Amino acid sequence: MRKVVSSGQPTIKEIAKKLNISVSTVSRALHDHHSIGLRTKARVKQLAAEMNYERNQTAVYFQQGRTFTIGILLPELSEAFFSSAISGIEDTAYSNDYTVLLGQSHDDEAREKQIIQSMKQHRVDGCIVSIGKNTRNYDHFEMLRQAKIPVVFFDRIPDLPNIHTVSCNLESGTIQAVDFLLKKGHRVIGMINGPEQLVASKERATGYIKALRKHRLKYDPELIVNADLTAAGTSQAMEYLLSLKRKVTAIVTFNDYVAMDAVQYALKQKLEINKDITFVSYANTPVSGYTAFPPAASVEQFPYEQGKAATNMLLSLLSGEHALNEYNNMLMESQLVIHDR
Amino acid sequence: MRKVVSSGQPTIKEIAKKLNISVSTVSRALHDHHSIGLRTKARVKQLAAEMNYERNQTAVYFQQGRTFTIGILLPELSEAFFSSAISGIEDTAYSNDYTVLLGQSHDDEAREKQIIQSMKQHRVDGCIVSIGKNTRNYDHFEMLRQAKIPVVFFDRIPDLPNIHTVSCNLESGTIQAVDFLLKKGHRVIGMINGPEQLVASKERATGYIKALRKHRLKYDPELIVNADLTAAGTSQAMEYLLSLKRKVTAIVTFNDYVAMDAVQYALKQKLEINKDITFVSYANTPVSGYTAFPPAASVEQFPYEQGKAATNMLLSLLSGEHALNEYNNMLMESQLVIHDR
DNA sequence: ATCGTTTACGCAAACGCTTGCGCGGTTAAC
DNA sequence: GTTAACCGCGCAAGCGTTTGCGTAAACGAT
Repeated sequence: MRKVVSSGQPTIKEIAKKLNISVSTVSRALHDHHSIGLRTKARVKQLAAEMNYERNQTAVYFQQGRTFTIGILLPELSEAFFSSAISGIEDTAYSNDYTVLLGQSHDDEAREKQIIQSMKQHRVDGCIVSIGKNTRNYDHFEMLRQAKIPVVFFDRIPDLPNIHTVSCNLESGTIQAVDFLLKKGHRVIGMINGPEQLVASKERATGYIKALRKHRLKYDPELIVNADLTAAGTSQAMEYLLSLKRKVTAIVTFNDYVAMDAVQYALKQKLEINKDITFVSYANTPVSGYTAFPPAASVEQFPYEQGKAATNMLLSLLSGEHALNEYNNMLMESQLVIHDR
Repeated sequence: MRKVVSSGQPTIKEIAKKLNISVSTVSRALHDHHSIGLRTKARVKQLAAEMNYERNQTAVYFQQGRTFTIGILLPELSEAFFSSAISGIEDTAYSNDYTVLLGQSHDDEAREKQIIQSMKQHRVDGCIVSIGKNTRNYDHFEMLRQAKIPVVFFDRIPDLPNIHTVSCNLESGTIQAVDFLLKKGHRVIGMINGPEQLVASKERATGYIKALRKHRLKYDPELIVNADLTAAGTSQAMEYLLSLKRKVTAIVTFNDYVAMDAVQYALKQKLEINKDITFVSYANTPVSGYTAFPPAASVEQFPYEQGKAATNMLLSLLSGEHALNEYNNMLMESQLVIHDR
């Protein structure tokens, strides 16, 4: 037969041979099985330690049909939001003796499908997924469902029925943000929103409107502008907002990057930040605190906690204590963090 | 025998049975083995496709003794530098059909050891590691060596003989940075350096000194100050530097965060950035470009490329085309990126 | 002395896949 | 027409581990 490289690692077989007992006894001894005598257990364990034995997990995985591995698929590993999320995921996975398999889609649907495929082949026990922004077809997730591999979607969740999700309620955060500005006396509040099709944009818009309604103020559609999140787009949006007859004194921006671009534009127009114009944003990056003119407040989305929550949800799914037709949808509250009163 | 959950996934056994041929033929057919007839190949492949067959990788891994998985251990997944590096690692691993197993040490030596242990049990083919800053004992890596699992250290590399490394030469970058400032006419250049024990601090300092020497300028030790990288520490350092008799007109800061803190301090002192005082830094974050006063230039360390290089090195190690006593140490050049002339 | 019970261990199958080798049968070479 | 080469496929071992079941020996109870 083929000579396998064998890697030199000792196996329970060798232990068994040296001790003149059967492999099953060794296996059970190492697992502290009750039907193994204390003496035998001790002898096995000692020899195992001496030989530097280490259980071959690949064999176990194969035999058990489980890998104690969870796959995590994200658009961009290097985006601050996601890397915090990964951190949360890895931490909770680690403390539950799971390991984490990683993949990034770069917002490319084809690559997303391939990664899911690869994870399926790796026989991950479950997946945590944030879909790419261009993904329109969800067949790959349907395959996971058929393979009975549970999936928890988080943050960027697809528009599908019967799925598990963890996401952040941006509406409430937006309401808090607008509330904050209203309390500071602002009456004409602009919003640089993101692309219309994004759920996140919709949530921001409805939050904005609801906040105004709460204060019995009329909502002026002119004050919300959809931008493309690029620096150029933000400049245009700023130009537009500042050109309105009603003098805009505060602006809610889609995220911190947009906020920073907007600040740049405002500075060029010789506006004084937090005086002539006040910004409120959404926290995508911990670095915004370091900028010269951070937003007066920002809506925190707790990526680390989201990752943690998603992982816990997946783990409880894996523990099998859920009915198959039971779907968890967790909505975390976002929270306004005030930097400058 | 125990009824395994079987997961419903079809196996080559079933394919063989349906086609009335042997499993070995099916296996070979799926691998396009030359000794299988074209007709048979076609029939097997078609049925496999119909049945939605998918090869059980855990079985293959187990059988082959390889996992096509590389473990990556980093201090903090959410740090911008590392998350870029991960991105590079994942990208090149992906395009070489490897997958990535993730772990973060949080700079905790015990956890680092456990993760390495876990990766070893997972039978990863190799590891890419950036060690924690508190790690003093390297036994866990010695175990990997004994298990013949190759390791490539990157960025934060331990002081060990006979290891593979990828790191960035900060000295040359620093020389470029100081050159840049000298060419702009600055003659009194301060440096806010990091803690003395860090290799990175030493490299910066020697780069600074060498650059001055190159220009036949005398080196004034007063101008280099070691800080602790906190905002408070940076303020103190700034206060010190600005209090010197010789008027400091430019400062090299340890990283972008320090630079931003330093800028804040300078602004409070009513100094005009890039006029009264110019900053040069090291690029740890892509966000610094968004700040109101980015450094005039920054030393780029190319984390993505470092990740890529480390992965390629590991892959070539895995391909087995290297002598065992041959150790690769790659030193990437850092490069000054000029933002403001 | 008989019986049930517990204790302590071994046997062997099974997980899904790969692969060295063997073996009939066809084809080409001399 | 004999030999050699080759094609196409099956047999079966083996990767390391877990685990249902069988079974001796020991023991207490009746």
